Amino acid sequence: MPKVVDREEMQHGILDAAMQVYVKKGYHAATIADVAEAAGLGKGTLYLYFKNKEAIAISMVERHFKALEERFFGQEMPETLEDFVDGLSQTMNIPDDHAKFVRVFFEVFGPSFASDAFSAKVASFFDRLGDHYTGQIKHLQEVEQIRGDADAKQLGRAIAALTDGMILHKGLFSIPAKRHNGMRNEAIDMLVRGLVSSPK
Amino acid sequence: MPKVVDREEMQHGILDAAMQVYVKKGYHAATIADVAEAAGLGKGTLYLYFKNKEAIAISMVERHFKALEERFFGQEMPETLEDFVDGLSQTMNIPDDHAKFVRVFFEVFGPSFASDAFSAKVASFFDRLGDHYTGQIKHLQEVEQIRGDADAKQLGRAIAALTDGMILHKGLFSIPAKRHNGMRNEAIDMLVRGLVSSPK
DNA sequence: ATCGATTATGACTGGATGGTCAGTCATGTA
DNA sequence: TACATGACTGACCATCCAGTCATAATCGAT
Repeated sequence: MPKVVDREEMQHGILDAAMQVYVKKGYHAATIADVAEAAGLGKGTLYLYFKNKEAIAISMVERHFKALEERFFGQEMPETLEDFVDGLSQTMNIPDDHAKFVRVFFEVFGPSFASDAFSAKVASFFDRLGDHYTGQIKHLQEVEQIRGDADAKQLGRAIAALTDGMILHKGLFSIPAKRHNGMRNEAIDMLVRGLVSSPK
Repeated sequence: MPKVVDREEMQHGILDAAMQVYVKKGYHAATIADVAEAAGLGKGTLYLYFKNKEAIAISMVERHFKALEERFFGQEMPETLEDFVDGLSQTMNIPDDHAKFVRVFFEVFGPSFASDAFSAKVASFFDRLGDHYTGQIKHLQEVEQIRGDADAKQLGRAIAALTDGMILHKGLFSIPAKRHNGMRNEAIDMLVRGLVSSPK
């Protein structure tokens, strides 16, 4: 019987290579030849594993969001405010390779590329992120760790936006770790006070 | 003497047309011919007003950031917490055309396009936004409108990130106005509580 | 060894597009 | 009316690149 390869592994390897190339040159500027070279493969070979250039980008984003999914939603329900804060802090503190990807992601998410379906998928991710925080907040309200008069739904979304803003700033402007930590601590401190303080 | 035109006005018109085209098709996908058609000009004419395709995008972003500059930094120093909140609220509530531009901007800000100089310029804008809030916070601390133990520098940056997150979510996911208002109010309410509450 | 199915390859092609430029047009002056 | 000058144009060109395909290498079963 013939030669046999692990398709999935091959695809992973290609995505890894593509990632490197895209971070450096950008998705639109990078050519298939660039990616093939980085992957140590012939140009034609890529087409055995991906239908076309677009499919590479889509798979890449999907893989990335799967990782984010685990990072963001994998956490268990916080029982205390402190747990909640830890989770937030961890979420905001994205690893460098994720940070590097931010710019590439946005390039791909631009109107030149993103189909409606793709956009909807991404939007839904952030919706779910909001829901995630909403769930946590509701729970914390139930166990009386935070004030009960907050609109959990909206607050969850606002926290998602805050988290996002922090992550994006880090990714887009390669803010030094030290400064980013400072921002993060101050943001979280402010948030915590906002969550516990009694009504005005 | 020959026909005479107002170069600046012409450039503005071209940028307006380009904006429309880019919002719809994206910068990378749009062709010079598209922009020329939208501007009601011949392809060659564009090159009388802009050196090349890149120059159009750069001018466009510069014009946009000039407008942002006024929107963001034009506000006067808040004397009360309420003034501060009003300013913030106004800043977060970007007009629709600015929101539409967000995606285009990010496409252009991707590694395919953005030179180091361009990136630095954008990064500096957001630095200044942080400084802007820092200045306001320091002032509010002086007039004892908010608690004095916050690290104004980091808090300013955090608020810039929060503001950004809210704006980006609105721009990227075309969040309905109603929901966005809800998020905004809740975010600001949380922020205010965080700014006044006594230390833990 | 041999063979055949699968996997790998890179020269090639068709299409697209940024940019040019030789020629035309429009305007105001003499 | 003739002329001078800048504004405008779009056919054309050179380049680039995604995707194809004829050919070759590779492996495993016999």
